Amino acid sequence: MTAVSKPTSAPLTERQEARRRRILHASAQLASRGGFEAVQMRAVAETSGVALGTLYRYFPSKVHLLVATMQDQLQRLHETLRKRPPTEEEPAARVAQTLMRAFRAMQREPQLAEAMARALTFADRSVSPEVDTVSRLTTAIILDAMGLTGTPTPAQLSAVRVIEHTWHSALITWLSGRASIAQVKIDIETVCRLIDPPNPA
Amino acid sequence: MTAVSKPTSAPLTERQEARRRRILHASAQLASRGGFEAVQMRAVAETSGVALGTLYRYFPSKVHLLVATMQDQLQRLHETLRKRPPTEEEPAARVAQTLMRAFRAMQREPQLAEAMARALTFADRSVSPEVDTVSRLTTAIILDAMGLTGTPTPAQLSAVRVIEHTWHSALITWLSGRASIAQVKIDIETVCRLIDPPNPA
DNA sequence: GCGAGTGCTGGAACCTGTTTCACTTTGACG
DNA sequence: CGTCAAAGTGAAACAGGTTCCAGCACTCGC
Repeated sequence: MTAVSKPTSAPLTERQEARRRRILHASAQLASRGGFEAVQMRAVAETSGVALGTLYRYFPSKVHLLVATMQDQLQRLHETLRKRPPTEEEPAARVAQTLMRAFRAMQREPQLAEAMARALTFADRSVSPEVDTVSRLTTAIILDAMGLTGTPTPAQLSAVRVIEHTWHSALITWLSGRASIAQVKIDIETVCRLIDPPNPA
Repeated sequence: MTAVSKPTSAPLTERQEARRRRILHASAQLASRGGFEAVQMRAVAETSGVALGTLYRYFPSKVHLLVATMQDQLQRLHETLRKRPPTEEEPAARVAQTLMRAFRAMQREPQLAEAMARALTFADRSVSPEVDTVSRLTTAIILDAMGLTGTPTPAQLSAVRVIEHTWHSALITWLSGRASIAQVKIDIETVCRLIDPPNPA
């Protein structure tokens, strides 16, 4: 799967692609230092060497920028995960394992995680398309982890959505210091039980 | 249960209590018109007839204010729900029914809901205590709905937490127009299955 | 090479959340 | 009463997200 991020309107010249990448990089860099509030538009512009106006041409708001950053990171994560699929047997366990892995990735860059997560949940309707992309990416990751053979059933898709809800919300809860890792782990394992309808092997 | 909102430090004179109430009222009013962005601190101050500085003395930030507004609304909801407990038999169904009822309340004031939900998920560590209060209130509502007899088991508490996660996240998803009511209903029913360990009656 | 059009730049300006401060009001206490 | 501290007021100032704009710089068709 070649990552076709934004064939939405313009094909973007090479220079422009490079600018976009510089901006995303600056964003991630600033975020990993000081989190959401450190990603200041003027700072991003300066760090990535573009004018403020240009930055806004590429990303119409700070939230758009951070959500795009999240897309980027998720894509990386997805690839990493593909290379090392979960080792567990049961789908539920596989998903839980995958999510906890993702969680550990977040722990490594808590500030970056905070910035992206805040942006994601703070996003209003104007960012819906982008947020939706992130959501689809997450869904893809979970479905991959389940390692299912055919097309997912509606019931499975429901379960996946609920898992996604839990994942996001638990992440936020942890980021704001209201839950421990252990707690998050339990919650994830709990919600993953929705996947395996009690099938006494 | 008499609602002892904030015995944290000062006992608040009557005048102060009135001010606080006026502020919360103004906040809710502005929010129900124009959502999160319409709750502008200067506007709240003016509407409630206090100086900006005073507003900030009562609520140290816009997010604090909106989270407090949510506490307030949740408390009302809780009381309403107590008066008309869910009619279903099974705990899972009771919880689902209750949450859908709450959801319908949100539909009636979508802008207000949007403002409160955005504030809640955007809140950073400095608002943790208040967010925690909201969380406890929500938990109480769900536990009430379950109508359980004794103390909840750890497993039940996990389930409740996951339900809460799902509820918040689904709410946001709906508010930003990325999911339909039907979808939310399905998600809630799905997650509520975690409550009744498959007990074939 | 030349002009049109689009993109980029630098910088000012605007809006709203937040802070600060000098001054007044209120309320409890002697 | 008079006094003092805490709380409230009004207004200015600051900060960071967002918008605007005038001018420069590329690219593409001629």
